[in-house]
Amino acid sequence: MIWIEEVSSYEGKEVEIHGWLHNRRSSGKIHFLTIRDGTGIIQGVILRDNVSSDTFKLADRISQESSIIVRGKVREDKRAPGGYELEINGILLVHSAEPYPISKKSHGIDFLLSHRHLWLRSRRQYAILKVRGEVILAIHEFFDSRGFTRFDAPILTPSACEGTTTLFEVPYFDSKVYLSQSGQLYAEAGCMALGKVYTFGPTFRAEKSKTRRHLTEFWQIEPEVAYANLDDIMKLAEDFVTYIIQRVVERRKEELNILERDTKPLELIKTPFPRITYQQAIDLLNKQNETSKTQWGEDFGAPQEAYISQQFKLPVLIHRYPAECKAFYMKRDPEDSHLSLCVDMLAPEGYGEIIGGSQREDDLATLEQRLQEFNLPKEPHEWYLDLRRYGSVPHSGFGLGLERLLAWICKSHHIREMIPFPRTIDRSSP
RNA sequence: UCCUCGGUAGCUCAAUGGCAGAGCAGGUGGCUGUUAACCACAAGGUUGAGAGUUCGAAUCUCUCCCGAGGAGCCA
Repeated sequence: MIWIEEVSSYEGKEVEIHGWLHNRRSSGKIHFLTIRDGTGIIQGVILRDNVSSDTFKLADRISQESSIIVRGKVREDKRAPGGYELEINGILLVHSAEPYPISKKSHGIDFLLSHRHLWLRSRRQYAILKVRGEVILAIHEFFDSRGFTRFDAPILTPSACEGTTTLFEVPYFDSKVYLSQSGQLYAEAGCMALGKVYTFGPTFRAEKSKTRRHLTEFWQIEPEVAYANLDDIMKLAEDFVTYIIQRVVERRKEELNILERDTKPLELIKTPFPRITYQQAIDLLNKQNETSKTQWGEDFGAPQEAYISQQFKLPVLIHRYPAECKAFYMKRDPEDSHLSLCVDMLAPEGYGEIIGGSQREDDLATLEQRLQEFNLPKEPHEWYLDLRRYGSVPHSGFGLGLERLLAWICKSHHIREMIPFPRTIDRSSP
């Protein structure tokens, strides 16, 4: 038994392939069975004169997505998609599939999402999941090669990190807890113990967002580095993204090709990325649109982000936003206390924000004051304040949204294709 | 939460006030190189639900349900 991805090294040899029937075309005295096994697709050819009449009849009866084991000789043939085909001489029907709901013709998104468990078998979804797997591997290898330790933050948390409106509440014996919306505060505790850590896990936000960029359950990667400042973390972020993109372009050519992703814009990605301040971003926006000026102090919306990112071929880093529109834990710029030492990375090609990060406030008194200003309760944050009581150091980190990064890499129009089972505001099944 | 669009055969859609239709899937038959193969035949309907207007409603009105796109917010 071999995997389809290996066929090229078995030319002329008799092999057995275990898979599913992807498609069938028949022509009286010849049948073409397209077989997939999760590693690739191969066309099988059955000639009436080469097999028993029972096998020939069976081949014409197998329904789409039936599981089959086929035996035959591998042959190079230009007429076959993929360049190789299998001259089948035996078929074992493992399970005869009921009429398959996903047809060869197009489907609406509602139908596809309701059949996500089957939709995953299609060519495009296969390619996306292969790219997702590659990106995940690249992330672990990047951090491992730099001496980071993977640090798992809890998913059930006692309180909001940044606010209470967007949390999923879960009963917890006689009290309640919330699904984590970020592992960051815990990563900060981790970096004080291990120096360099990163979290990698699902996070949850009950935002009532209905856009192509939002999921209620999504995966975040959040590195946190002790003694790092904003510049250090910006450098880390651009090295990180560059490493991932180069890895995918190098190792997942075939999948990007299936996705019809033009890889040229990805091949351009290398450090350093352009860096502009929030103020420079405002100037850029207002130069372009004199009539509806963006006021200083506003956070950028989707159209503004899209405009800025379209001005650059590389991801762009926007740093030092007004403190009033940013989170309580961000350190203020010592040179201008109205600004936060924070950074957002916008992906090119109009994809918008993929990373948000900052230098963290490391002074106890200042942090206590921020909690008050943001109307956050002190008691659940006591452990977090402890980090500033016992050997506080400057430290910084960022969070990357895995699915948003993938949407850009795959140039997908919607983030929901980037995760096996997407969760959105009005869909939590299958 | 707000704005916009939509819901007709298993799927994708057509029919704009006058006989509810096509392609694909599924069924039957044919075809020796197909590439979402093709050809023929048969089958397939509570037009999202309820109410109203009308001689007559898939089509117009109202309410509700469901979905999609966008905004705000965010990764």
